[in-house]
Amino acid sequence: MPTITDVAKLAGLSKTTVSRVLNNHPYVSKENKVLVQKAMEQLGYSPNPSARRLRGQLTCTIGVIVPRIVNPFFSYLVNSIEKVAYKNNYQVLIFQSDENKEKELNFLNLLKIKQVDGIIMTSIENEWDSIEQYTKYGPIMLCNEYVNNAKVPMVRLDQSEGTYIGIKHLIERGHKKIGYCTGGLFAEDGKDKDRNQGYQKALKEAGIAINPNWIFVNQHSIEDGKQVMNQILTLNDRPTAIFTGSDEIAGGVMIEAKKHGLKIPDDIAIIGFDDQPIAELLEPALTTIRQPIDQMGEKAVEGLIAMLNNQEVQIKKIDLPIQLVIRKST
Amino acid sequence: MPTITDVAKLAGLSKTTVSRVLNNHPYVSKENKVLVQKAMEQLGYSPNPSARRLRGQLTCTIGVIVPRIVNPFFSYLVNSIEKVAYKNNYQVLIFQSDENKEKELNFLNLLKIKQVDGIIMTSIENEWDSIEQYTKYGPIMLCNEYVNNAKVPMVRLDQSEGTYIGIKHLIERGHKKIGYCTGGLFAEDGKDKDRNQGYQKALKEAGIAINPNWIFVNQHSIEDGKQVMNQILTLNDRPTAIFTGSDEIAGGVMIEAKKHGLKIPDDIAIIGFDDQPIAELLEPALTTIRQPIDQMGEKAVEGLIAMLNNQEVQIKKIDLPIQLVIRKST
DNA sequence: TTGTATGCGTTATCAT
DNA sequence: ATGATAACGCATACAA
Repeated sequence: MPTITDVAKLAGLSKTTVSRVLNNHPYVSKENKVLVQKAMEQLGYSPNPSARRLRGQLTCTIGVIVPRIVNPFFSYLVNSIEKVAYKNNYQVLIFQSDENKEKELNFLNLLKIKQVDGIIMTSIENEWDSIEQYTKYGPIMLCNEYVNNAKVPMVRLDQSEGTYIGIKHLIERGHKKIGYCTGGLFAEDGKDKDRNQGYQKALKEAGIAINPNWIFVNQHSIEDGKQVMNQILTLNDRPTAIFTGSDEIAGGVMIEAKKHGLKIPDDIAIIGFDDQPIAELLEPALTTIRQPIDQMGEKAVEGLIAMLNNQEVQIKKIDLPIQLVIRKST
Repeated sequence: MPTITDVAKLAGLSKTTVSRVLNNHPYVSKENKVLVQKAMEQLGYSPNPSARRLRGQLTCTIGVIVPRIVNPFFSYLVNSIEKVAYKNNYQVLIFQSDENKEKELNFLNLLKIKQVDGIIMTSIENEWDSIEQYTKYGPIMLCNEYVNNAKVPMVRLDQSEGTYIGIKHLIERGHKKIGYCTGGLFAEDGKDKDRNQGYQKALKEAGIAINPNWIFVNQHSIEDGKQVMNQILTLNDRPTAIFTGSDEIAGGVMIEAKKHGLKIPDDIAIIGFDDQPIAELLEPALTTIRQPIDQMGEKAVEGLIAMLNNQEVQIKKIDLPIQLVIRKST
């Protein structure tokens, strides 16, 4: 591997000049600049990232924290992040928080150790107060997650709107008894609060009261979905439609509903969230809410790189549009 | 961030001694060792990976090359790799080759630049000859992929056996006309050749001849699966069962078959590969072949770390068992 | 506009 | 058994 010294020798100049060219510094004569560039090309030189890192410079590496990569939503997100990063000559370090606070903090710490230039957080486990301190070591970009009092850029989907149009769609189909699954606790604040708001808003507009029996908290997986359906079956007064919050949960609900002879959407309408590949495969095909994941990943990387380049960070919140995909389950 | 110098000062010893403790060198008195360890703990010290890297040492980072992270098979694989790596204090750099030869070579190059300690390749795009040269810069572990003449360790699933038991299962169900999808070209050599062998072996044992009209090459996605089904529908002499090679393809086949009023498994039996979550969600639930993905990722990381630690590399091939999951589609 | 010298944190060499 | 010192490749303060 050629080093900066080799380039300098070949160009007949000093390391400093080469370094200047490398970093687009002013005060390099055009002739020398060309000379250096030629030498670099000839040698197939590329700067050693470790040395740069040690010197306190860029690492050309960004870290991405996801809860679980096996969740298709996040693997699609990582996919687009990796692709955009690659285009910009960045590497992607991947971290699974496993919804574990300590792990998350460990990963954030890499910013401090200068192992990564910046971090994209696609989920947040700790309180923002614990996380904030790390922003002084490098830029943090929130992607998909959303913290009101956070002073960092965030790209996110309008979860509230997504839920709203989903519920509204059910209402338009004539449903008045609408069940609702959330990944959180259906609290004012906390996980999925935006979605909760969308749900409440749609119901309120239609003059429908919330039935607490039809709220299912802490739901995530296919297995959870099955249990939701079983819970519904025990109810005397059952919802005629259910907003599941994820295609996986929807799949679980559907499988169990069919097992007990319920017709979809006649006996119970089901709406998912994410528009994952399975949505189309389910029987009946799942009505769901599509999120522009690729675009979100793209914006996140571009935003982070912008922060890395500009000293002046502009704290921008980007809301991406969300879309209802109507299939056969509603 | 405390450095080795800080630790040395606190312990009242030299940097060298601290470094010795850090790297488990001999010739350090027990008392001093304890002293150093205490100092490290007190300071919350952890060695700077960039400096180590620059010095030509370990980076505590392994690279994983996958074709596409959105393919559930690979996201599950990455999941298990990341988990085991984390346990062993390794970071995971993720690369998507996108089935692109040049990208793959770019990633391999990181081994040369000492950006990663080792690389796990879960797919191979280039000829082995092009890849082999990189092994001199650091260990490469083949995971899921398989190259006969490669002198590197590999962990893989017995694809041939998996296909064999799948086809045999169809034969036992009374099928004699069995279609077959492959991700490659159904050639003697090349992609999916092991699976092809399993197919041929099972057929041969049952005294069934191969019908070239029922071989579908270059199949990968849900969309491909739909097309396969449509192609089958144009045939006068149709297969009564189809081995799809992936649950996604199976899903596509199924969706299209149902659309045309075919009953599964009566009109056509379908068998998948991977046992992805969708397998259970499909209607009817998909008979498929389960691969011990987690175990494979685990072995790959452990193998790589072993290579990193021992100077002497033992070139081991590990074949993991594979399993038939019978559901309702056959 | 260009070059010299220094230091980032670590480990290896050589001495003691 | 321990320590001083050089070197890894790079970017910057300072000098010219």
